[in-house]
Amino acid sequence: MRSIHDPRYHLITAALKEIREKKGLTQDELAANLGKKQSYVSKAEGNERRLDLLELSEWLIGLGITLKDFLQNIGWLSEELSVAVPIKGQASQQGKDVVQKMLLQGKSYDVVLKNVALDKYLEVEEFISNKFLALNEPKNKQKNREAIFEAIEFAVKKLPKLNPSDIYVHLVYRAYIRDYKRTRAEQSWVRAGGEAMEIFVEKHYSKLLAAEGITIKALLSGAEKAKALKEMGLEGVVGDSKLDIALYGTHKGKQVIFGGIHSKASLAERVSDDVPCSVAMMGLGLQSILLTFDAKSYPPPQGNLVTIGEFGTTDNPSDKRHYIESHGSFDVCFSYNLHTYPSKLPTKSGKQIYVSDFGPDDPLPQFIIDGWKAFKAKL
Amino acid sequence: MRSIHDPRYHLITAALKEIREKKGLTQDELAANLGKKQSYVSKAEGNERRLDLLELSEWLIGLGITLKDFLQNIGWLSEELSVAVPIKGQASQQGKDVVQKMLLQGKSYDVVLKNVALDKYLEVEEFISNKFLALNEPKNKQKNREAIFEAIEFAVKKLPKLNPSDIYVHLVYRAYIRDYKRTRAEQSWVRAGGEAMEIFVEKHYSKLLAAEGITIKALLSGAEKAKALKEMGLEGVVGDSKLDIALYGTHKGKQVIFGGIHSKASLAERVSDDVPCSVAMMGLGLQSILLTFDAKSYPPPQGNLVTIGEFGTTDNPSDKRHYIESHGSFDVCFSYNLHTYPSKLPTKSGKQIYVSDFGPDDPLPQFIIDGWKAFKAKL
DNA sequence: ACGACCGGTCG
DNA sequence: GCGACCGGTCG
Repeated sequence: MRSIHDPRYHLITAALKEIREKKGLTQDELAANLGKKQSYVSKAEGNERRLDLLELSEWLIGLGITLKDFLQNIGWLSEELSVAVPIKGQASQQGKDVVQKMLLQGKSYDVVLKNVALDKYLEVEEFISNKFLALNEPKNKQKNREAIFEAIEFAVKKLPKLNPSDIYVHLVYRAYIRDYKRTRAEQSWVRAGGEAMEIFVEKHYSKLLAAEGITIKALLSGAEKAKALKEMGLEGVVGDSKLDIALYGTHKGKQVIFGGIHSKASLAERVSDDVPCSVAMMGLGLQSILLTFDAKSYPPPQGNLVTIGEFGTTDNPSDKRHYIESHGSFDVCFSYNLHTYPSKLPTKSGKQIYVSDFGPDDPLPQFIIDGWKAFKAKL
Repeated sequence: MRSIHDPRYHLITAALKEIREKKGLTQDELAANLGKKQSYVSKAEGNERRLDLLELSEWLIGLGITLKDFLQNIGWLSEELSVAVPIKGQASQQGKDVVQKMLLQGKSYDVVLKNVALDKYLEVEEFISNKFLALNEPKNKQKNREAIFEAIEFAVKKLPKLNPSDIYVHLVYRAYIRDYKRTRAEQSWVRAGGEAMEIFVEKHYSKLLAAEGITIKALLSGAEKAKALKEMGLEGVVGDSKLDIALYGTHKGKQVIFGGIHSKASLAERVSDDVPCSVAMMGLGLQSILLTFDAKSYPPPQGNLVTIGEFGTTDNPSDKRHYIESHGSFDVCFSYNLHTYPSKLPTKSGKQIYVSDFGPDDPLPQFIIDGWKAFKAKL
């Protein structure tokens, strides 16, 4: 059988025609781009004339699309991403949960997203994907961290029962890897994802805390961090260690810093970055909170993509658990990963790990409010 | 002009023929794979018959090679690596230096490697590339960190005048990104590159130090780290902070730990990881050394790939310089980046940054030897 | 401008 | 099983 009659070949020409029409080009205009007659375009699109690779390549230049993108679009070139990414439109309801198919090196893996309705999930998937695809537009003006923040915010709002860590890792991070193309998505994620988390924490709690006279402020710039450290009396004391989010109360009409939040998507060894600053803060009677998505999931073939986190269990604790429960390097840790095991009381240090989502039972705001009350009493 | 007469089209068919011959297939055998007659293969390879895209796709299946690999081979699908990687065979001598062309997103950038002879450079390039390509073999048994260590060792030996930081970044790291394919090269590099550095430090200095009764030992496992921390009396004192390389002296026939080396390819914020452990070590009279390649080079479009490092200048110091010169968080810092500015004496803390290569003038071994002598005197 | 952000890896 | 390794990013 000649290719020209092969339905698979027709997929190619149909795709070419679709792209041309989407770009608003007539056959005449495209032919002019290619330095050919209109009949060449017409015959090729109508499968009266075969295109070889060279002609296809030139055709695509005429259409302003790369060979790679075209081949990927028609599914001839497998995505070579080796980070697991969600396959759009490949989610299904299973009982109360949604099962999302993730693609990793040509293989598909199921990730179970608990307590999610499929229609809401698809709405979130669409919203997030559009946000991230929009970042690729040359005329895009939005900051990456803003787009990621909005993705998290939307997902948390629409899927309040879903594990926040799963939102961060599977819905937002993996979609970013899949859809963001302007620079190296993973390194861009490192840069922007962490800050988006800080912005989310600020925005999510600001209203509730404002009612108690408390201001929560993400410290995004070095200058802001330095200012907050100075206000705490920690300028130069902890090297130039850092604080991610500052907490202010209102006392005699003035804003007084009374604590802060160390925010980490995942801990790894990096949690020790924050320890000196945290210990110094606690030494000055300032509230020092560790907030984390405890976002660790091991990809296949080692793991199964479940966001198991890094704290281990209370019976078999990891080193990171010891930072809270044994060494008491922070006043408290809030993990927004429902797989994290909360502390079994009492702990050696008296400090504990809470596990929460961003719903009405979230103990973080009250912890901050209590902290401010205690701080104010001593002023 | 019909494609069949286009020299660019001939490149395609020539590549197809070359692959067939490399695979040891005859025209007959390939034709059988394709379910065609031998004349089909013969005519297509001889440019008497055009191959369209679908035919090409099937042809490649018959050859057992993916479309993606084929397009990459003929250079139609640019490697989508957006880390700058050296283009093999694209180095040239310019005076005393070698200029290496680096590919980044389809554009070429020159990197100047000072005090290098082209023939030696090409020998190193070949050696390193072969090492890393060998890691891709299914039957490969060598650990990644071992291959990287050998790459560093070979390059340091053959190119003793070249900036060690350039060796690490431009010769080894970028070749790894280019050649290592089994897993995500960058994350694999993170895992294996850092440990390779530790192994190199151990191997490079062990002989010289052994002559003084000093043992230098890379602590590669958690158990080894924990053991060394315990020997120093720092078990549980610094959280579970870490030390990368331990230094032992011989006293009354026993091995006594008297210090250690914190090893970091680049510092970023991560240098603060090591500060608590370092400060605790110094408090116990143990020698605490920071050793770094100060390996930071900003890629285009922001930077120019020069390994400028992160210490800033003595007049315009970065925060990281303060860790040494102001806070004295380490006894000393040795930077193996010739672009690093050494400390201007005296420093506020009395501690200083040395800049060195791994040649005969390297001050590190003597610093360690002096440290052991001082420690032994107090035993 | 130059800083801190984080996760796949593989031992 | 589960830890620490590091560099492109982008504000």
